Amino acid sequence: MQTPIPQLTRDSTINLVLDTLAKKKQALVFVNSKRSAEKQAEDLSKKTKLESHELKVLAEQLQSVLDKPTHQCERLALCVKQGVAFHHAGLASKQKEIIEEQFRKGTIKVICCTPTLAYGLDLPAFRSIIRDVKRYGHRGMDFIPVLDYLQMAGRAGRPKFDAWGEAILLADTEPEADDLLERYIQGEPEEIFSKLAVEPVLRTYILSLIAARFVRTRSEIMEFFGRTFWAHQFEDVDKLAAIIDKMLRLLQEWEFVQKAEGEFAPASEVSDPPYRATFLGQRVAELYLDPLTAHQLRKAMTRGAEEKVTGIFPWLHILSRTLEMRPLSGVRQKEYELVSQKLALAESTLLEREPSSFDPEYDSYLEAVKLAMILEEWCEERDEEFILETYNIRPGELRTKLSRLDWLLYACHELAHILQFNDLLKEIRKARIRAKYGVKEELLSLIRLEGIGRMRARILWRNSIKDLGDVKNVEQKRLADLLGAKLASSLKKQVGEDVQGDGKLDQYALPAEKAGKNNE
DNA sequence: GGACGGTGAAACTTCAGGTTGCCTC
DNA sequence: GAAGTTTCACCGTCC
Repeated sequence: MQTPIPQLTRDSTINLVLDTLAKKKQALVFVNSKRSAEKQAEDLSKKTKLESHELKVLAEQLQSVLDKPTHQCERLALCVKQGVAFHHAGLASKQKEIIEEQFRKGTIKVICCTPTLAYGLDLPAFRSIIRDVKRYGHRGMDFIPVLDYLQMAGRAGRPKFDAWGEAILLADTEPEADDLLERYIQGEPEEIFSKLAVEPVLRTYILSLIAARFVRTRSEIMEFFGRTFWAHQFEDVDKLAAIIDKMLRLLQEWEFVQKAEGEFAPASEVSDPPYRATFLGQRVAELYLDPLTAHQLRKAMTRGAEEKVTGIFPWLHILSRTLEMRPLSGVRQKEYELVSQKLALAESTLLEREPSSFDPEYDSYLEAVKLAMILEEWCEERDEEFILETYNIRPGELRTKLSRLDWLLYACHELAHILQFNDLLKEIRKARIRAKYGVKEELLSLIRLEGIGRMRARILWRNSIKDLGDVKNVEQKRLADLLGAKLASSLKKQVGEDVQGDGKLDQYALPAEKAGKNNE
């Protein structure tokens, strides 16, 4: 390094950032956990002395993106007032958006982040400071791959503004510095391995290839995969064939794929009969659902219909058990009691039996109970702060899970339709709306109105306006007192038109206008 | 003497990320 | 495995 960095504090990350600011430049600081990102941002914000009116306004904007700010929002606002932000998957997406935009504009000078910002996002800075090179993995702390380092280092230097950029790796000691130099700067990036070999991916691909009639026979399937990067790496053709055969067997067993045999198959194809997707398999492929998930859901629905399961929790649990919901957040020590209690209470209604506590699956089963609890809390109108405090699930993480839940519920609905579980259809639709808006069942009617979310629906309900009829009958002035004149007039218009239409609304249809309403 | 507050060592807890599907009368 | 947080013992100060 040409000029030494002034050692203004004992924290070398802070020193580097302060030096960057003195140069009128921006910095990204990469750390290995969400908690660290927040802490580092907070420590930095105490030193930057950047407060301005612009930042104050920005901080207020960031703090109020949710119905009710969580302490995460407040913490972010405090940092941003000093020109520093933290950025990780736990932020509300609106907050991430604003931070990225304001960093590009130069209002925010420093972002402390987890590797989120290294991938996909085009957010360069003069300095890319890589504080942590170790990350928690399967075997405790491990060095991050060279590829990850390169991604982070690659954020340094803004092509339009800077002639160069600086990527800085932090080491505490000389030997460590030597090690990092060798490992990352002189080191070769890891080889890239095909992800196709992962069973869920393979299952999904084979089914969609057959459903799209891109391939028909086993030999065509083999030929297709033989040309992939995966096969190129795999080399062992026999083993490859064995894996594909196993997948084909499963897809048949689950009735997503059929072998055309006997009279349907031309003589030439007797030894290599064509496969075709069943109607069900076709739909599973269209939904991009992992066939295993579709199979799990089918089993669960069969059971749910037989046992006349009621309530939303068993469904939330079975959906939390799918691969699509992974990774699950672990059950923390202090949550263990709470989750176990819930499991004991709900066990008899759950659609998948509790494994023995010695079973390796037990942990993930319990984690699914935890996720189902969180989703249920949301559907019971608990706010983000409660969920963050109780389960350590941040708003951004909650949103991700909710959006997957919505997709899975939709998929469930489609499967139930095809498999003629007609009694379930209405329940699934209700669950989908409840999850989407985070409301109890009693608000389903009000939530349909444009301009009405969970907060306003609850206000109406508390004031004895409990369904569309009530909205129609109540005086407009009263509505205006509760929700403002503009919305009151809109509501009156909505119920007026609707009620005139056919006299009764389909209570569980999703209002089209509200589809894009959530401020994600 | 006791309440309070500051300090630091020890014990304890937790740990990155994200794409698919519908639909707008 | 290590950072960050919580707990707790210890000590000094003030009333």
